[in-house]
Amino acid sequence: MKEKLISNISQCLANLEYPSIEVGIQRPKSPEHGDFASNIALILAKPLGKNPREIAEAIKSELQNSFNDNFESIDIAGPGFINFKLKKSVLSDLLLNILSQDSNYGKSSIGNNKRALVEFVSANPTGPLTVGHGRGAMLGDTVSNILEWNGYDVQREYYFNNAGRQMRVLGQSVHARYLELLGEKAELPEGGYEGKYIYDIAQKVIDEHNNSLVENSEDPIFKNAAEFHIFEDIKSTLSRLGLVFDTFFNENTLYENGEITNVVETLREKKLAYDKEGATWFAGTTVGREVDRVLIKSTGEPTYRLPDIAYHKDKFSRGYDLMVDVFGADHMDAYPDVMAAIDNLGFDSEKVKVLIHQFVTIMRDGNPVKMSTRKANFVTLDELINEVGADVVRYFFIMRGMNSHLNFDLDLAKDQSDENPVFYLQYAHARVCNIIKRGEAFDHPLNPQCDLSLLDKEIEHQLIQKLSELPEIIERAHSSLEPQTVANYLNELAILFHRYYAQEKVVTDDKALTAARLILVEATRIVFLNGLTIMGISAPERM
RNA sequence: GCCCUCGUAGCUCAGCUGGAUAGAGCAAUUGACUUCUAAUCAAUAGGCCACAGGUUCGAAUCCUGUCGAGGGUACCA
Repeated sequence: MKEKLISNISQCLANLEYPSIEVGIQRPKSPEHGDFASNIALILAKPLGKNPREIAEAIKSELQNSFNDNFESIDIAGPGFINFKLKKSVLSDLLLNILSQDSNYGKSSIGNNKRALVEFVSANPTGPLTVGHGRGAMLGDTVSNILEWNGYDVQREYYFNNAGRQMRVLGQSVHARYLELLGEKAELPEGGYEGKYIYDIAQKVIDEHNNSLVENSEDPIFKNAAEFHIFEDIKSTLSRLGLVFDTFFNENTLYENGEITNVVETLREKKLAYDKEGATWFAGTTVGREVDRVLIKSTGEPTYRLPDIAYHKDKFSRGYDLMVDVFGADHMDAYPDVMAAIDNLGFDSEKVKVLIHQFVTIMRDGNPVKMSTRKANFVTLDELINEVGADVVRYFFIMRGMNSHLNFDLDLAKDQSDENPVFYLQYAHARVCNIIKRGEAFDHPLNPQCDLSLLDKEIEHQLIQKLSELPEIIERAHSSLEPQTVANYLNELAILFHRYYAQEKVVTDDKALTAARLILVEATRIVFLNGLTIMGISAPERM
């Protein structure tokens, strides 16, 4: 609808021999301003050197000459806004369109089957997922859904590293608990993992190997057992949230296939890497970065930047058209070097979109909880799901913009879970379903042939108008990659629907009116269901 | 010190890439269940959009500076 209006106006501009500029259309906040509004006359005022209202008049009469069928009215208001009110018949067509597209309503083909890779969570297997990881997880999954709704072929990938110091300490921690459980004296290594789950893993090692490993503190069995069980745990948490990864990418692959050395050599050839003080450096300053950074430490061990570059190169070699990385704010400093390197290796870093979300502050008893996996004073995602349920967890993390520092009040989330805004949406959906059932029970089957012009209440007009917005919302969510757009939209729709429910009764003795209203309700059901599906939240038919 | 992200109602946050009178939810006050489920609705109250300048027809939104919060600034990830 919006596109149609834009093309109509562009046509008029051409007819009037005005300069062709991008036509902006808004949905006015106030219903008094019609269904759509354009500021086009205000923008043209300067280049044309004319009064904006004069221009608006000219456009208005041109529109009425050529496209009058679509409009109930065209008004000029304020400094020169043009307000459009759509004909009832146009609105009816919108409803029928929703019904015929059903579970596809809102999809766009903008992605054109292009391949997208979304990388997120990517927590190393050193402990259970925390509430802190939850935000990235939900953000990544919902962004993936949004891309799919926009016609992308999406792959969800989890990147991890099971080598290095952290994992070694983890193995040693398991060994220490192993000894302890066997009654031996043992202490956690310096900086060891204190979580209770380490005991669980140690117990599993005992179950399998008895006390045969007492002497051998560096036996890889400890590290491997830890990695295996922790990954199982992580996957089970993710699946409770409805999240399934297509691929797990082990950083080690990049060493095995030689890409790490390959990248360094290529960078050297391009004079972007050099040796100094026993280490290998990335010459960031020659490509506009602030300082040069170390790629390989003097110990011979690479820093995270190097595998990250190789990893992105690997992504490019797999032929994706769009790559989305989801990081926490602590990685803020990591990616610009990586992007600079990627560009200079001959790839187009524009294809990589980095989404940075701010941290979640957990509030317990009114105080912020400092989280550390190693110290084990975290709140796990699993615990949170137990307390409030997967739907609430999902919604909580995507209802806010990723740039806002999210305050998660645990006590509030637990105690007041009944008042969580997600129930507001789900309840609206359940109501919708119930009305349709009610209609069927009283012999009012859905009939798209009915007389939709009977939907003449102001609130019905607003509702239809809102329903027609879904495709725009989904496209906007795609261009901004901001899931909360969808959450906010559904919330607005729920407000309108609940108001409608309170004002007007749908199923009555008036056959014709009931039929028309049922079509409106059915369209509402479709939009709620599709919106909740994008967010990965269940849409119960009863509550 | 420097670099990011932010500062909007008492609290938690929206605000559609610059539009018309800044919006929700909690919390407060007051009404509405013989009803298509009250997990809801209606109403009242609550604001110098941190502060000061600038850009223009028009700024919560863009630019500069100040103050405040969080994060980063390692041969840690």
